[in-house]
Amino acid sequence: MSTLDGPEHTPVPPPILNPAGGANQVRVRAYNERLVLSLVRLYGALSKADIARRSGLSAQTVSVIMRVLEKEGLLSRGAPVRGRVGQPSIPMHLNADAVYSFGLKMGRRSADLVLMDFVGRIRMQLHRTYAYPLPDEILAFVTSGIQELEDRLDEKQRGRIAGLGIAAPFELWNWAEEVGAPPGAMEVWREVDLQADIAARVSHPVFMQNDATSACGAELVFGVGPSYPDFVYFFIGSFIGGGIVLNSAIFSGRTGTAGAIGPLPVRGKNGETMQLLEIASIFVLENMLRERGIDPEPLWYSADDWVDFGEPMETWIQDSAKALAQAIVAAASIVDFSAAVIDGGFPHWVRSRVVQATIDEAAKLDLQGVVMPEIIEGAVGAQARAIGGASLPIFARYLTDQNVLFKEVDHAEGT
Amino acid sequence: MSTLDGPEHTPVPPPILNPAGGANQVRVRAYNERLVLSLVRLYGALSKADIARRSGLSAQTVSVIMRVLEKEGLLSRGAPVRGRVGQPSIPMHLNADAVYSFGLKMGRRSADLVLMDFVGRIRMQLHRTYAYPLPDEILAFVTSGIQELEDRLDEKQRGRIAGLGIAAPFELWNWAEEVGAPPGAMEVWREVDLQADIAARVSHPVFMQNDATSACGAELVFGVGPSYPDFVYFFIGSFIGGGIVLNSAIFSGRTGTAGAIGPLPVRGKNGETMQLLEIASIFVLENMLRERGIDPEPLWYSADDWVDFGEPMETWIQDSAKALAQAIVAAASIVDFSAAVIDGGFPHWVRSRVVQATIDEAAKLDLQGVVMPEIIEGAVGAQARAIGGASLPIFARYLTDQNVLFKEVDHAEGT
DNA sequence: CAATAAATAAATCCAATTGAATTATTAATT
DNA sequence: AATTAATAATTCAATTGGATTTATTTATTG
Repeated sequence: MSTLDGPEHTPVPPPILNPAGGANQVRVRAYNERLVLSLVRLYGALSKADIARRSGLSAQTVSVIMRVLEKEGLLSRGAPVRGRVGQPSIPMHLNADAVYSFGLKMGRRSADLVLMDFVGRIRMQLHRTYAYPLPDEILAFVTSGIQELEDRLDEKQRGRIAGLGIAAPFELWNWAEEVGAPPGAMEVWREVDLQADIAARVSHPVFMQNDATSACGAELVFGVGPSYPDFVYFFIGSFIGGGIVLNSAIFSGRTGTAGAIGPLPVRGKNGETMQLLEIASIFVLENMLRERGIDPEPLWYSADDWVDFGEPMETWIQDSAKALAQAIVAAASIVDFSAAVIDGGFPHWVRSRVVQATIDEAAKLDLQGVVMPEIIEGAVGAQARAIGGASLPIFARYLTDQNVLFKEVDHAEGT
Repeated sequence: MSTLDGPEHTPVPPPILNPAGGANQVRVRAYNERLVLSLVRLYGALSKADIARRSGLSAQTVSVIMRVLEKEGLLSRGAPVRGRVGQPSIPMHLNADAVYSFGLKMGRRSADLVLMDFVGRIRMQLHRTYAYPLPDEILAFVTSGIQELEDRLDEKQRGRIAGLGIAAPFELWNWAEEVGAPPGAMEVWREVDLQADIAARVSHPVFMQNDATSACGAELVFGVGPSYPDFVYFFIGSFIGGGIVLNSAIFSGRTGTAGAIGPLPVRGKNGETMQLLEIASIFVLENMLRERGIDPEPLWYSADDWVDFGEPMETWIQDSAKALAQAIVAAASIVDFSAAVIDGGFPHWVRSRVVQATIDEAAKLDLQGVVMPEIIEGAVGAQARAIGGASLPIFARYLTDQNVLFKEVDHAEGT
């Protein structure tokens, strides 16, 4: 047998990957415990026998693991389910009060600090608006806010705080003037390592993730995620951002901003090429309102303070929908997403109208050969970014969204 | 503590995912064995101590595993490395002759059958061209071809064949006339299950994957993959197709054709919207040649039979580069790929010119805010699809490209 | 000869499995 | 209504088997 031809072997370049580590018993147990918790979370409540069936583990193994988790207070037993032959099954569910987690959403016009419980419910929250964010003010807001919220907890509850997850935009210094910050005011952010600065002032582990990616993560875990294994996600905040879910896991990419989507080129209403964020962002609506002499401040107080702003809002929704439809077609041409999810920092009724308008606009485009995703509303809502942030510490420690054995548990807290 | 607000919990829809199974010792060993083999493959050669360091497993565990793999003939020992303090280390490398695998590339104008060894070298190959593919002829080509190649192997070698991997286009009935098939001739393919039909005639496990995805997989494993954790891949065959690599793993998506890329809308040279495949496909060049009275047949014999076709080829390269540049920008807006890899069923010098032209065209586009990938040539070449096909059986059985514990080992052979 | 590192041998550890037993139900039969 | 069979959830005890730990051997440099 002789070599006729081979692949053109460029001499193997030094691999940049440090592939995952090997498996051993300790890691296997840790993995199986996370798997059990994740299954319980996904299904709401499951008996030991259910978990055994769904995980492929033996009933005995599941029994042992779940007894430990129950003893640790992470799981609690529900009412026995009767009505079927055999011993009644005891559904186990997550103990909502087993773990708490702080989530900080830092935006260009407002910040939110929330305390979330183990099942994703917001238990307390603080809100602050500003013309533009400055590091010192943000730091003060977080430290005093955490202090304030912790004071409302008892000793035992404080001990159950898993950490703080920050959801913040990257490159705040870009587009600063467009949102009304004085020239140069946002340059300070170039030098700031928000995660490190906060970690130095807070006694909990601190995690950080792009704000739109965080919102996408919240949608994956608490929203439509269980129904769609992959989707492209749009979150319309003061700036539009997005995220990508593949195989039921967030894909954040090399630079941590996969699915940033903002700079995607789309055709504007006069046929000129524009970036998506120049059209489908709330700051655009804000400017439109201001131009027409309407006070835009209510946009930032709370999503529920929005009123129907009439014509300018109508125009903004139509323009945004046109741009979003193009973005969705472009995304669908690259990856065969099953859904395109749209959410934002606005009330439900605005979201509904944006989605419906986008569906209508998409139908007008040339879709030949494109596998179009379902265009749907997000199920989480305006607080998605804070919720996504708050879920970072919980996932890092207790849950797994992928069947991956080692996610380099220690890296998560790093960058 | 009272609930202020929660995520808007739509009642959890029945999850469609059957999350991965739990871990146990048997699976752990299987995983660790694959991990060891994959590390050896990635780095070319590694000592037991190296593997222990890189995998995080204990030296003893690695020692045991690697002795088994050596005994099974999958690994062989290289020359001891001296020059450093301590016992010299013995680099272990894959035994090229330990495993063989057939790869079938079935295209619209030609088919290739290759026998690949364990380190990705083509050891034998057969080639056939046709005006258009028909099931019976393909079946005959595969069965007689496998027979012919196996006859050249001795008994022992025949026993080491891992299987047959098929790389074929999906939906052959589309665009049939454009490539010169008589109307309706390709309709038979709607009813054909090529994988099943071949499996019924061949005594090896049979795997199948989209042809462009396969080429992408070959690039991941044997080409630039080790240097780029994620890239978008274009393979210019009679039709252009593509693939996507994320986190050093092929992402094939819901429909198995993520990164199909062909239907991506681009602006044609007259400003009209066209699909990428209508521009950057070899059949377009073929038609251009025919229109000018040039015999296009050499395009299909072998990549090395191409001659410089002059003006029409020049035009085709320019047009294709323009379209590819647009496609790359669109892809980069969705995912922050580190590279865009271009390869095709043509000789190196054509590839170089296409890539250089694409780089030039990309520079002319509006790239503000887009994280542009490096645009590079594929390192595998014209046989990428067959090589990618042939690697399917090997990966299914011996290797792992992801740190995923269970890939449902038995499903691979199914669909 | 000391130091260092690779490789191996033997003993130990520990999580998952297996098989049997227990418990709590419903369904069928008397 | 009482009894018995069937079914299913759960747990106990013993076993299995792969990874780790500890100690030892081997081969090299300085």
